Amino acid sequence: MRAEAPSLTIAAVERDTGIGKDALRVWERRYGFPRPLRDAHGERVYPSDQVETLRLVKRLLDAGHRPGRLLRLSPQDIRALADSQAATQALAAVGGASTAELEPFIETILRHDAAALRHELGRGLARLGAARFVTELVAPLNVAVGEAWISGRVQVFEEHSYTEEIQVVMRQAIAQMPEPPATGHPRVLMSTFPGEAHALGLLMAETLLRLEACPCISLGVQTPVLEIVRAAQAHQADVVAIGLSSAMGPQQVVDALGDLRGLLPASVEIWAGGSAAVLQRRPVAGVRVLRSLEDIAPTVRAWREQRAAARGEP
Amino acid sequence: MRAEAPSLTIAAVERDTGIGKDALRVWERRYGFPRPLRDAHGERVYPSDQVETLRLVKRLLDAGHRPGRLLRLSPQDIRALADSQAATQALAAVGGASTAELEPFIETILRHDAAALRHELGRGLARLGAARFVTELVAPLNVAVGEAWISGRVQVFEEHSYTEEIQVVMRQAIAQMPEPPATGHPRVLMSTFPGEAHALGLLMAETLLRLEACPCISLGVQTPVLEIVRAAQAHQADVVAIGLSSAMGPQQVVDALGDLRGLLPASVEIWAGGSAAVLQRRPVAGVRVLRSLEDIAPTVRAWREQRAAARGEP
DNA sequence: TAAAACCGATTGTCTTGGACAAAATATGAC
DNA sequence: GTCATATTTTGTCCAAGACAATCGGTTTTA
Repeated sequence: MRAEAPSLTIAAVERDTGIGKDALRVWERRYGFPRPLRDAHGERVYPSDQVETLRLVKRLLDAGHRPGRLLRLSPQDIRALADSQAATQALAAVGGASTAELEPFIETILRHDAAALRHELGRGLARLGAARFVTELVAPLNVAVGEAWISGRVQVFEEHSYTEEIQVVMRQAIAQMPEPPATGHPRVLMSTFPGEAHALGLLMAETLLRLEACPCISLGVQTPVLEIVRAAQAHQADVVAIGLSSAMGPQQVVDALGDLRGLLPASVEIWAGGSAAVLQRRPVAGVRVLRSLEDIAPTVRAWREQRAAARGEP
Repeated sequence: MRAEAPSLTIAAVERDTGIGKDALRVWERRYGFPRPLRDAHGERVYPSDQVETLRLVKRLLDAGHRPGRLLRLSPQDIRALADSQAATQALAAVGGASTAELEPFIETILRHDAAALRHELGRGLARLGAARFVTELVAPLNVAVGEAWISGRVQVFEEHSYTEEIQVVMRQAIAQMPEPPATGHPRVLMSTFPGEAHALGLLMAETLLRLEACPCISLGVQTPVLEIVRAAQAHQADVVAIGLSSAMGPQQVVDALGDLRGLLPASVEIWAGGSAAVLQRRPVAGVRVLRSLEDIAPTVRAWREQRAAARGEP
């Protein structure tokens, strides 16, 4: 039985970390990190500990750090910075469940008892109702799990398993809702852009939209812009909701939203949600940014009032 | 309102088609296609019709065609080849529902009535039972939709929507099953490798495994090999089931499976399923290849017998 | 006749080093 | 403090070359 330390090619590192091949090479040239080994053909071979550090780096970059400073640090210092990062972010937690209330869930995750986690989440859903379940439990829990991952307390596979169970519970909640009425509420088409594989935010948004009695058509993740446009036309959508995260670069997000706005009729609104800090600084004309999940219900109500007013005096 | 023909950068084309930047550049150099325009800075700009053709090319490559021949053809000829491809594949359909029986579902997809599609699928589930629903309806329907996409009858967004509804129905079917017993059946850990985003196959396999009373722990898609190993240990898995498709290159599949086998204890079996034609030609030692969904039940039974025998005379 | 071994053509991905625009930050004026 | 203007930082692109892995067909062997 072999037990060699697993090493990755540059393509594998790109997939595992989300850092592009070009960036990996130019970092090596400029900052001296990462410093991969070379195989017999002179090709880069990344030891797993460097890949681990690169994953942390990616996370810290998303949190606002600069590559120049970060990559000149030693792996230990990066590790330390990640720890302190998690600590300061925990203090900044807003709304919903407190760290103490979330702790039991984290412990269940660490116990690797998927069934128990699903049951506890189901109890939370029954106790809070779908809306508060999403905004006050799932959302803070996502943040808490993300922090626990940064600090090394939760491993990647545990986060995967957690995400899966959350999805099961939320899909069940959605399935139990009555069919939305045919008219009077915006028909919402939902998806993410190519490169954005995060399905959880989409599902949370869908839950809240369905609670507002909106008919939702989800295309799942990673739909090309042109296909979103076609789908909006085919389903006669009033609103196109786009889920974002830091997986896509700022430029890509702005470009894609601009393209979408240009191709969609003006009568179709675009709502963008998720952790896309870019849109705060650089808004895209004709795109409504929903800063948090709590914005969904008021925005739907505003849409209804505006539509009613427009119908009253055309 | 702008209405310019949408054009994509090389990075966007890579994301939308799954063809690497390097391949796009080298195809241009060698075969003269694609032939992107250049923007003011000399950077490639791909018109949307070329991107459309590239999507077809990718699909045809996955079906076994060679780039050299394909890319020297005109876009019209590629289109024609795709049509004939779909026709010949339709004849080769095996088992399960016939083309005629699937036709109503395709028509519902084309009508963009997601609710009706869900209801029809739900009826199919109730009529056939979960096992036959998966093997005799969902699996052939996936093939049929794929063919309809190649021939241009079904669009990408329609395929997305279809996939989403299938998932909803199958997850509901799984949720309704009783909790599996604690012992006597293999504990199965399920996931795909990084780069493999196809979740449908995993869900079909999970349905059938749960019907065989196996406790399943799904990590969702795209789990790094090392994390799969850790998860297998944490959950005391007896079997690790890996979903594959043509999204990953043959070499990557073989490498990843080899690494996984080397890192996992010999007592943990690896079952690989999905459309991975490579493994027929180049088997990986210690990895059981499940050629089709029908293989799942017998394989589980074989595992139980082997385990029982081992316990009888250790 | 069929399987196995060979060989040449094909093909995706890696390499280096240079270039540059967009974003972030620092500097200076008011 | 606020705004406008430099200056650094940083990710992505380009070009051309190299090469190993794969594929298709041919020849040899059982």
